[in-house]
This record gives sequence, C-alpha cells and structure tokens, in this order.
Amino acid sequence: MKLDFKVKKQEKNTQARLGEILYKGKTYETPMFMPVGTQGTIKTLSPEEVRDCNAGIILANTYHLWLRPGEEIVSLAGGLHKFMNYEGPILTDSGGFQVFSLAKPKDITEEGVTFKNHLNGDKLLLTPEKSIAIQNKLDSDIAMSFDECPPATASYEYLKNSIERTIRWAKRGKDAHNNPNQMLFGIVQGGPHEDLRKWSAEETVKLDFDGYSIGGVANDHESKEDMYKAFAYSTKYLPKEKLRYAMGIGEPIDIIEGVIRGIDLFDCVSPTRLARHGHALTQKGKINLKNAKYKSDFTPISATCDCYACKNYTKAYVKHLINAEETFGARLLSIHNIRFLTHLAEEIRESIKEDRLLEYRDQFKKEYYHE
RNA sequence: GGAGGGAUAGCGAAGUGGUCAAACGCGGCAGACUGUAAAUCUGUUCCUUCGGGUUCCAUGGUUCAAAUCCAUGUCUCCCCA
Repeated sequence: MKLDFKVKKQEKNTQARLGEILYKGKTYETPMFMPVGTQGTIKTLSPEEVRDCNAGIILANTYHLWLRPGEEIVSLAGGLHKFMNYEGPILTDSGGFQVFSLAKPKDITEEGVTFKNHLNGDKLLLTPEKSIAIQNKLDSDIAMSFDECPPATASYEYLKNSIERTIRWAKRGKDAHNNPNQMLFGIVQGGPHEDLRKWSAEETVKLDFDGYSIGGVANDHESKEDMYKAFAYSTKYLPKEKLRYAMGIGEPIDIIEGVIRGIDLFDCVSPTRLARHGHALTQKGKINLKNAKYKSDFTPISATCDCYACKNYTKAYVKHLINAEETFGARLLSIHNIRFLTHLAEEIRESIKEDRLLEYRDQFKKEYYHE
C-alpha cells in the first residue's frame, strides 16, 4: 500500500508543519530525519538498531543497487524490504546525486547520463525511464525522479537549462512509473534564485507528484543564506497537503531552518559518516572523540541521551574503539548520531505543537553553536 | 676462539662527500566531511623568543664541506667452532 500523509498542524509563527505518515498500520510523525543506507544498509547497523534509534523512513540508492547486486536480485528477494529486512518505509534516491558526484558535464545529454561504473570501469547509461524502472523493481515506498543535481553555486544560465531538462526528465519518469504501491516525488531545483525555484516548482507541480523534493542544496559550500533561500523559494510554490523533502540536509541548524520554511523530511549521510570518522553530535556541539582530551573521560557521550551507546558506554571507551579501528566504535557512534538527529526532530515536533519553534531554534543555536 | 653485517627522528626504514633538519610508512597531534566511489581525505610531527639553534651510537681525525670517508671504542645481529 502507498503510504499516506496528512498535515496535522500548522505552526503559528513559521511555515513549519506537523504531519503524520500512515504506513502499514503504523504512524510516523513529521518533520522527520531519515538516515541513509546507500547500499541497502545503514553502514555498521542492523535494522533493529536503526529502529531503536526511533528512525522511520530510511534511504537507499538506485545507482548503487543497480550496479550491485542489481535490481533483479533485489526483486527476486521479494523487494528491498525483505532483502534488507527493514519494516519501515524506504525511500530510494534516483541516482540524481550521482549525476553530481560521479558524472562530468559532458556526460549529461537529453537522453540521460553516462556513468563510468566505479566498480569495473564500464560505460553505463542511466535515463529517467531506467531509474524509475529500477526503483519500481526495488519496490521502495518513495521513489525520486531522476534529476540533474547541479552545484548550488552554478551560474543562472546553467541552472535554467538544467531545470528545463530536469522537468522533461520528470515527465518522462512519471510516464514510465509503474508501481501502484510506490509514491513518486518530483524535484525542485534553481539554486538560490526565487524566479528559478518558482518556475521549477510550478512546472513540477503541474505534473502532479505524490510529494516534492528540494534538490541542489548543500553541495557546493554555498552560504547558509542561499541554502535557506532555496528552501523558502521552493516551499512557497508547493502544495501544502503534500510532503516536502530537503535532499541531503543533515546539519542540525539546517534541519531546524528547513522546518521553519515548511519542509517535512530530511536525510543525510553525516551522522553515520561522522561516526565512522570518530565524531559525535551532542547538545553542546560536535565533538571529536579522537582528541586526546577524551582519553580518560569516563562519562557518556551525552548525559541526557537515551541511546544504547550513551546508556552503556563512556567516551574513553568509544575513543579507544575508534583509535583501534574496531567496528563497534563506528557502530556505537552511528547509533548515537542517528539518535541525536531523530531526537532533534522529536524536539522540533514538540516545539511546533506549542508554537515555539523560533524560541527553540534560538536556544538550540546558543547551546550547539555557542552563539 | 674465528669471520662477517649493522647502529639514522617515538618506532620501522631510505639516504653512501655539498642540492640533508634528513624520503617514505606506522604511531602521535589536529582539521575537513550535508540526496555516501568516504572506517576517507588534508595538515602537522627535533628545539625555537621564528632571527636561528642542535642532530644521524660515542670520541678523535681527513676535508672548504661529513649521516655519508678514516681510526678507536661501545652495543647489536649473524655464521663457523
């Protein structure tokens, strides 16, 4: 069954909304943070651990699963849920981000994007139709349109041409879509320019998708100001009753500012990548457990955190595991960092209920960024 | 008892007359990471008041110049007995 979304409350002072996703008899609240499991696993974690972090939707990646093990294998397994044993909703990215991270401008044509298979060097062509067909087979719950993800700081002219093509690709993908249980989202681009975001949003909305993503953000060291403009200028032209998803956003303050501008969903690799690199997110900011000062710090990563790592282990121990390159360290920190962001989302939701999101933001900034 | 090899920064290891404060790796210290080609990448790692100072087992010597050549000593590995 297709998942169902309803807006439950509109915050008084901002564009923030409280929402509810109904999925297989379970309810998930938005705004929500979604951890990323590119290759069909949240790196180092079991599905039970992901669930215990109070995560709802998780991501997987079309490009990577297409190359390995191949969508046919996943389909034979009974779909992505059965294959990876995850019961919650799964969102697949289309491979659009790989257009940004792996392809060169010359590889992008009207037909699609030519990739050099990073596993064996083969030339591969990914098209909007192909991306959707793969996602249909993977049987995720939310599929993304295949878009070009241009750098946030790309020129106005480049963005304009890119948006036109992304809209044509969105139409082709929608026409090819063939999975009644799966939502399909369109993607809004346009950098920080209001006219481009407006145009991109309106043209995409005309195609009538199940939800809308905001793409092309946080990928080229653009200013926060530009990023927040991209949020605001996108949601402003999107239907209120449908899900809005800021792709790749996971810096705590960016999530809060995104919610304030009317966004419901966020995903990011940062909690798990930072974890593997020895960093922990805490109420008082990001800390680097590799630092010598934690050598004999026998307190939890966070005294107030309710995650498995904080309830059972100390900074000194986790530091030791990270230094010794033991996978358990990466696992404990991944659990903690994901829990930090799902907990952030919980606090955001509470603040929306009480119409005090702006106060919450200011207080969070003060503590986390020491501003 | 006899023969041979070796001693270089915290560790391992290059370097065999000037371009050497000395490659590289590990370890140490720090930084970066936003729809994951990322358990990755970057910087730094003798002392310094940033002018410079003191180094390549020790001492003495050769030379304009020595980690590099010579002598002696110390330690060490290894082969034969």
